[in-house]
Amino acid sequence: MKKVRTRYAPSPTGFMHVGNLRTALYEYLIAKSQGGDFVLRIEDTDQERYVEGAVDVIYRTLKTAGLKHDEGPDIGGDFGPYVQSERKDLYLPYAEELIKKGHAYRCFCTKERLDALKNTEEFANGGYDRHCRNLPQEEIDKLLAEGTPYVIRQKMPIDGTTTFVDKVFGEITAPNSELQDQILIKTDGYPTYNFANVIDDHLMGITHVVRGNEYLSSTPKYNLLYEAFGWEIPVYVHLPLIMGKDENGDISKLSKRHGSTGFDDLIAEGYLPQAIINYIALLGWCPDSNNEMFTLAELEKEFSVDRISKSPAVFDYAKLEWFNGEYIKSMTVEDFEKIARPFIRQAIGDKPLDTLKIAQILQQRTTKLTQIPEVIDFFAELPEYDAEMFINKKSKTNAENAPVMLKAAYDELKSLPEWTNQSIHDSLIGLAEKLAVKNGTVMWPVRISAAGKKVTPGGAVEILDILGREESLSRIEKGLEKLK
RNA sequence: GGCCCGGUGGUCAAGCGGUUAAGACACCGCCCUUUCACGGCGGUAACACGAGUUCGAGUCUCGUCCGGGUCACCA
Repeated sequence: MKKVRTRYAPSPTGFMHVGNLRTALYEYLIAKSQGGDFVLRIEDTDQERYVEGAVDVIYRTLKTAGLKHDEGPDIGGDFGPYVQSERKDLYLPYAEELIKKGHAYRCFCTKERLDALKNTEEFANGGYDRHCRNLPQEEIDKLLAEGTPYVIRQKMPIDGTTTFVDKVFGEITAPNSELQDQILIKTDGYPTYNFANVIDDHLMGITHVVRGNEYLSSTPKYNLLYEAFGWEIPVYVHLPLIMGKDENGDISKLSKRHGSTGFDDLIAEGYLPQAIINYIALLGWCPDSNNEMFTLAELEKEFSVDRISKSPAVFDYAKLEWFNGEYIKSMTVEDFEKIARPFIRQAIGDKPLDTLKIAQILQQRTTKLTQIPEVIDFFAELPEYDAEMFINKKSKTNAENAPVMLKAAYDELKSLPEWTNQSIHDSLIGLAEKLAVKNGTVMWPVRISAAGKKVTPGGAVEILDILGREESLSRIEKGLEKLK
């Protein structure tokens, strides 16, 4: 069997949408799951949409996501160049071959004529009126001699149907009357996407054309092109679209108004690349097993085209966040501290606090890195808080016992010979035992005075430990003041 | 509007003619507990509708409805 070759062919827009990334992922997985090659090709035939630095965004995203390509503009390969603008001169001869074979023709229609056409009824029904499709040869020669600009159009069959087979959607038949004489080569000499794509896929030996479902209805045009050339038709794999849900509950193709949709945006929001990959792998595909946690390497083993779903999937940030939390929890504290540090520092500035200890209390309860600063802001500065906070039913603290507990804890802590998590813990637990109250009754007032907020990562002991003796005692004193 | 595709809980989804219709996220409750979380246990919740085929239909066929995609010198 022929070696599987897939390609990711983005156009450099400077923005990597998660939908595109998911397409790239599946292309990568289809190749890798069958020992094939994954090729990167840049489709920049639209000169008007050129964006500086956009190609770097693609490289960087692929790299961060772990999708290593086997061939591409940056690493070369046997089928280069891998940038379409560098292949420009290669397309015209193919278009001319099509003209000779009677599958294409030159169209000299001006933009003005076409624009005017748009307002007619005919355009509404059938698009381009095929005005140049049957021009007499003399006229063509004359226009050519005059140097009239032209495009090359594909000559579509007028009637009949075209049938193709898609790996996930099955056999699809569409009437040829729907097909327009689409442009293959533009006035500027560049090929259109539809043409370049077919030529390059063929020349690069691509065996599986994997792309979003939005291309499903233009696939007959591709097929006709392959047939006109007499080339082997690749395996088509169309992917269900990723949708977004807005505040009204309306569903449409995932876009910015649904939240962050760019890979970079998601990363900036505090999501881990592995979590993103894991999550989007499951949007439109599911494994044989009930397992949900997958590393890229595991996906490469398990992925199979026949388990790709047909129906569109709504992107769910809540589930992504759950995955993120799972990945965070599975890290070593040291690794977590590394990625969390910038966010921790954002809250505590350069205060000499132990970021590893902070990371430790954060790790089990963090699902998104960006939520870190606000939950630990009290380390930097004790917030204003109300004495009411000392009262907590579950911990059995009230206006009477809170000051008593806090004072007792204060005295106990003040006399501690050493300030460690262990010693603080033992003294406070010991105190609760001595006073014959539940642990929470002692811990609650202590934690409130230390943090000034009801909800904190870590308990009283951890917070005191991180704060240090001096700051801790001073904060407890303030708490005692409040309770007077 | 034409054409194409899709339709299992709020979301992702398993299911391939016979199941008490899995599982995960979210949500709710209980337990654990030094708050919140984590963790453990439990719960609410779905085959769009209507015909047909069949002994039997979420699974097959058709129609309806709903949703999406596509109709560029963009990709």
